[in-house]
Amino acid sequence: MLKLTRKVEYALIALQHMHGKAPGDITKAKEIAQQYTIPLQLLAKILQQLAREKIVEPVQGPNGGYRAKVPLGAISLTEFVEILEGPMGLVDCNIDSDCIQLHQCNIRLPIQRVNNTIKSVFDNLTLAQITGDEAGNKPS
Amino acid sequence: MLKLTRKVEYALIALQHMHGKAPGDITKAKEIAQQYTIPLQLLAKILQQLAREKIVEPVQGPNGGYRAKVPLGAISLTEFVEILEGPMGLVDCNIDSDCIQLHQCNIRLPIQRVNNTIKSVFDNLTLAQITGDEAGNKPS
DNA sequence: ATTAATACGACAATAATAGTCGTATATGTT
DNA sequence: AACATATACGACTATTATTGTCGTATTAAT
Repeated sequence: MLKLTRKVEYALIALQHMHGKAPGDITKAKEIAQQYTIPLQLLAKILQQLAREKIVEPVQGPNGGYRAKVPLGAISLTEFVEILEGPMGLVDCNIDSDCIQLHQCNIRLPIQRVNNTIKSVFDNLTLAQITGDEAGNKPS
Repeated sequence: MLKLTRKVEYALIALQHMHGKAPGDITKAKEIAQQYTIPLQLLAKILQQLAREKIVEPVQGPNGGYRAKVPLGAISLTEFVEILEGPMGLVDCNIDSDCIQLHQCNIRLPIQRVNNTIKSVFDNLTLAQITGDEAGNKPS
């Protein structure tokens, strides 16, 4: 419960890896898949999705791969998660709101408040803070 | 993703309902199930679990049901969720930590920090703030 | 006795997540 | 031109987590 999906994890690992290189450098999906033991096909599809979203730039053909494109400080964790997984919410009625209960529901508003708190944590976190190398990101 | 389970939702609805009554009053599972359109058997099992955890007191036989027991201000959302769903963490290595990656993982510590932030939101929220009737919990 | 409630293990159904396969397309190298 | 190696992507399968059901036992008021 309340877990990140592997899709998001893999995407973060990939971005972190790519941004560890010199700007403009190309990274192959295979390289990441091997280094972090991620199924290649799955990772490939994730990178393709990031490419469609212009977060990464694809380069085809041999010597191809992906190039970091958007500065990670420009993407919030909320945006990122929602790009990969769709709208985020602790509860369905935070998203679509066709629920049998709704009018008789006695926890809707309080949960909505909790949801907003969580969401603002994610809103205020940039990917740079997760994949970047600021304080705290040292080996234990 | 990042959703509460129905189990948790149903449990919160039930507690909120029970705590809306006079102290000592008994509530039947059936009553809650009907009012909020929750499958009776499922709700029953959840209430039984809350009874085992001493959050609620069971009363058997006809005219039986459950009686609110623990003051809701005394239970954090973290405790509650973990009672119902087991340990909570954005990522498995926040919980058990047998992961093929681990040593080579490049996002472990940063994710752990995010996890701690979320967790502290839940730690600092009591059920009273969710099921109780303080500010904000009015019909929209 | 009967009835209406909880207790609970085992099972079944559904849905979400994770992963695979096949095939097409692009492009550098020979 | 042929080949090798990369991305692109839809369709499929497998696995796991969640949600819900069933059957049966127990308790206790009437």
